[in-house]
Amino acid sequence: MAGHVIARAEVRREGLRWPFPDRMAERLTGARVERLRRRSKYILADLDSGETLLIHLGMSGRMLISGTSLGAFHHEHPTPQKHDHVVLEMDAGARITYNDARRFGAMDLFPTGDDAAHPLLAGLGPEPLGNAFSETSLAAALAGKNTPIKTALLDQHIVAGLGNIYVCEVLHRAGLNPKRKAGRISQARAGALVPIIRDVLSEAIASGGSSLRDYRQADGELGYFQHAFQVYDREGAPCLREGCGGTIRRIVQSGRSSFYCPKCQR
DNA sequence: ACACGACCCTGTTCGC
DNA sequence: TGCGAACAGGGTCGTG
Repeated sequence: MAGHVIARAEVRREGLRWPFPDRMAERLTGARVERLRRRSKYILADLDSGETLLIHLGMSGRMLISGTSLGAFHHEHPTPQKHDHVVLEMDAGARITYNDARRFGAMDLFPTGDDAAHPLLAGLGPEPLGNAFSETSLAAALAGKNTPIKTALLDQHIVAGLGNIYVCEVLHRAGLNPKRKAGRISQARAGALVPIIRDVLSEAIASGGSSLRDYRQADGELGYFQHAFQVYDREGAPCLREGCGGTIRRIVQSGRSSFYCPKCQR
């Protein structure tokens, strides 16, 4: 997309989680994508029209690229699928298809440069791979919190971009019980989370993400970080920590599954 | 200010 | 085989 013009935008329903902005297709048509960015789990495309396109994939959303030399769809487009909601035809022939069965995703347009004023972006915590995320900043954000550390790390206002899988993996690597109150973790242990979070995310990115069911990268390739899971989706299986011998448990916290080893995570 | 549950929606898997 | 319940990668909103 970067550097290319959206030759045609097809918007096939009124919205996803929320209604699309007024005249979205018209506002996208003819615009050149000057830069593609990411903030937390939001994809941001700065357009030469003075607007920024914000995209969130929710749980089941995906954007597939076709009509380029990338992946399996060499020089051709796949047949349209159910739940293809937005299609962007780029000037060089690529097609970007946004598909989202559950429609928990979102798209919006807002004036470029006003990131901090957008309700979905304001108040987000630091990027875990950026300089603003540090041992002192995380320890400060967790201090005094009465919520479980699992819930705190999923909260995008504390650190931006961790999802359920990666929080489970991080807490196992850190030897922290997901039920432990965030405010009752020592400075040292809170600080130790920082390099672990960076490592888990970096490793997952290098592996192309986690393909649990049907997740694919934009070129259609499967991720393979799921083969590196230590706890996620391993209920009843042995803990893989050297010499631990515990059994992975599944509990529900804030409506989400937490997988952990009760023996080595305290 | 904070913490919790309900809710948004569709598809897949699991137990009976 | 059929059917309902449970569950899924996320996040907001209202309530207490």
